[in-house]
This record gives sequence, structure tokens and C-alpha cells, in this order.
Amino acid sequence: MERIKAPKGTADIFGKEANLYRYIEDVARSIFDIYGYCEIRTPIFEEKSVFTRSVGEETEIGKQMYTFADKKQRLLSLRPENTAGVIRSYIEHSLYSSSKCTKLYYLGPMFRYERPQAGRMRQFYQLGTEAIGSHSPLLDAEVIAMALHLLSELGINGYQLKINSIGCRKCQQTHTEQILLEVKKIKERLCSDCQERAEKNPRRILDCKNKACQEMTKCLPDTSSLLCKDCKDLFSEMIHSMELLEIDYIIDPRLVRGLDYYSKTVFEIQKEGLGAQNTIAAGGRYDYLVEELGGPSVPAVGFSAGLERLILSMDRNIPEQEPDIYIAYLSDYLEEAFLLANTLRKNCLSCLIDLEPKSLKNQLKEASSKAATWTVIIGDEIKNGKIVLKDMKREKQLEIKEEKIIEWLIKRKNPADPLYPVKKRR
RNA sequence: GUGAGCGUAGCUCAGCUGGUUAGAGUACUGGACUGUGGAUCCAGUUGUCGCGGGUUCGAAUCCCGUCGCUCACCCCA
Repeated sequence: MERIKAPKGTADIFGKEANLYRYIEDVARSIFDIYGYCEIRTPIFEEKSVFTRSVGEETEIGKQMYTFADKKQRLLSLRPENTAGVIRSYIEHSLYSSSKCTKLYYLGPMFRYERPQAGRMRQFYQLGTEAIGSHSPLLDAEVIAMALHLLSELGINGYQLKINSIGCRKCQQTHTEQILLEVKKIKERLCSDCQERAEKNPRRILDCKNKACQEMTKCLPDTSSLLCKDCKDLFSEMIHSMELLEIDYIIDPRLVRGLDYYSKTVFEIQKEGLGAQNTIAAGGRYDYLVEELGGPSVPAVGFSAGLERLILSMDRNIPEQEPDIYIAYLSDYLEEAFLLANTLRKNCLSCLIDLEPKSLKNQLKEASSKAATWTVIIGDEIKNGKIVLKDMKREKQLEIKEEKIIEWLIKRKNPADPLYPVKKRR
């Protein structure tokens, strides 16, 4: 029999790792809450067109979608990212009618069919936000500030924030035209990827990683020289508010993002040492997307981050979950132990017990490997109504009356108590 | 889609240029310690050597194929 395995590019997350994911999600929720964002949970799959209309079918992400037909031959796709789904939902429920600026956040799995490697999976987890309904460049700065706030809360440092403006549709069009004009002259000498880009997405030639291409494309106009007056003003306002918030940034006039829907402000947060994937979070404005998906003409700005990459860039260890109590017992007293476990749990004390009787030595060993704070030992003393309570960290033990044990343990659970054992808990 | 490296015990790996019964550490179980954990020592359990074929008297070892994993390119979170 062949061993069944999780599909390529997917992973089972359990143990310490699951705690880490939950930790990040908890931190993210609390940060988003502080900035006034509300959670939205959209379906994991949507009609294919939701994504192809927003991301662009010809983009790499468009090609990497998991698409299938259901029993009624509806063409559906697993979401490769969540901005499109959130906007679809925003339009569907006319969220624009209830508030001027709708702030939403999401957490969950995304799917892209590609070759897995460090920091890149076929099913991966993203968190992100969308603020829909405001043109203010201050909001752009706020979104970036929030993203950085999240990183610092997670203990992630040593990153670089790169920002740029790719302008409105008009700027983008003239920019593309200018690039094509220049590229014509050197097209034959560019790498094959760039030649393809020239056809499909000329502006992306600007961030080709090929050294020879970079050398040749130095002369290409970047975004800074081409913004119209309005876009220029917006960008400098946004930069001004970044300074106000004392955020360090690098303006990268060659930063253009891969998704079709971006406009004006774009940004990336990068950190070295994550394998080949150095972008941990990215985002920007998408002032035309809502309209393109059939909604009113409403501007929006958002960002997203990949949990796998956040984890790679965190060097902090998350405290492990430790039980309060381990119940050890001599096999004669299984029922007493079983009952005690039940009582402790009813009192919100977490406890472990092995319901298959083992030697005391074995149980103590287990208690210490599971890092229980106390071990309760039920032995012959129970006949006199007494129970042994062992402080595992201080290696001391005492006998205590059976009926007092709950009270005693609850009291010791108070962190203010000087006897409260050193125990890390979030 | 392209390229490279690696698949041996639950986990981490050794096993060189083919040679008899496939190893270590760790984990697990028991004992030294008959009701007390992290240390030490002793003993025990664990394998279709990824799968299929070929070369050979003989293959974990060499060759071919295949599957899987990993990393990188591309792209991206």
C-alpha cells in the first residue's frame, strides 16, 4: 500500500507550528481592530471571472489559478488572492451605502498552482486589509503604518519599505507608450522574459532581475518622470504624511507591481534571508477595481502579507502551551484520578491524565516532558483524604487535603501570588 | 514551464571506490531506583534501503526509468 501524502505544495500544520499561525492571526486581529477594520470572510472559491477580471488573465497569477467546473458546469476558481473576492462582496452587498470608507480585513488560505519552494506553497495563508472609499493619501500612509505596526508587534525587524507611485490610468498609459518607444531600439538584446514582457506588460521590464537587462534598461523612463500633476501631488502628500509618522522608506521609481489592478501608490516590504522570496508584505492603491468589477467608481487601498514568509522572518519563539496540572496516580486509584481531572477541568484548570495506568515514574516523566506546572499524585494517602501536590519547577511537594485542592490550585494560579510558578503564557 | 541536489528505523543521519546477518544518535519500552521527572549506565523493539527494471556470482552502493521531497530560475505573499 502506498502511503497517502498531502498534495504537493500543501502542508499539515500542527504542534508548535499551529500555535505560531494562531499567534500571528491573533496579533493581526488585534492590530486591525485598533485601526478600525472589521473582519470579512469570503468564499475560498469564486466564479473564475472574479479573478480574471481583476488580476488579469494573462498575468502569471491568472495562469496559476486552480480552476474547475462544478456539477452544473459553473467555472470556479480557488482564490489566488483575496482582494477581488472582498471587492466582489463589497459590491454585492452594497457596502458603500452604509459608510463612506469601509475597512475590511481577512485571514485565510489562498491557492496558486506553482512549483513550491522556501516561502512559497500551493496552499498558503495570507492576511490582508482593504480600505474602500477614500482618495486620501493619508490613508495610504495609514495602511503602511498599520502593516509596519503589525510587523513590529510580531517582532519582525530589519526589513526595507519600498514605495512608489505608478500613477493613474493616464500616467500608466503614457508611461507604457514611452517604454515601448525606447524598448524597440534594444529589444533584440533583452532577455527572453523581457521580450515577452514587452508584448504583455511592458512596465514590468523595469524590475527585471537580469543584470544585463538592468544595465540596458537604465535609460528607460521610470515612473518618477511621468506622473501627471495630480498624481505627483498625491504622491508627495503621501510621502509627507509618512514623514509625519516618522516612517523610514525608500522611494523606488522602478517598483511596479505584478497585478493589473494597482494604481498610484504601491509598496513592498522586503527582508533578506527568506530564501528567494524576499517580499513579506505588499500592497497599494487600486482606484479602478471596484468599478471594473461592476460597482460604483470608488477608490481603495490595501495590503496583504503571507504567513509562511512572516514566520520565516520572525526569530522570536512563541511560548508553548503548558498544562497547569498533570494527574499521576497508582493504578488502584484510577477512578479517583479520573474524577479529579473532571473537577479540575470544570474549574478551568487544564490538566493531563493518562487513562491507561502506568508506573508513577512513567507518569512523572510524562508530566515533565509536557511541562506541567504541578503534578498531583494520588496514592495511598487518598484513604486519609489527602493528595500529594508536586511543584515541578521547584521540585518540592506537599500533602494537601483532598477537598482543599481546587481552592489551593486556583489561588496559586493568580499571577500576583508569589508562589505563582514562572510560566510563560500569552 | 526550466535547472540542480537528495530519497536508508517515528525523527536526524552514517554506510567510501559493489562482498556475506544494514548501522549510530535520538525517541520509545523495561531494569539498576518494588510510590516520584529532566542525569548516568545496561538491555530490548523498530526497516519492502522511495518504486520498477538492468548490469553482476553478488546491488543500499553502479546504470536507466519513474515517483516523491528540497532548493533555485520564472513569478509572487
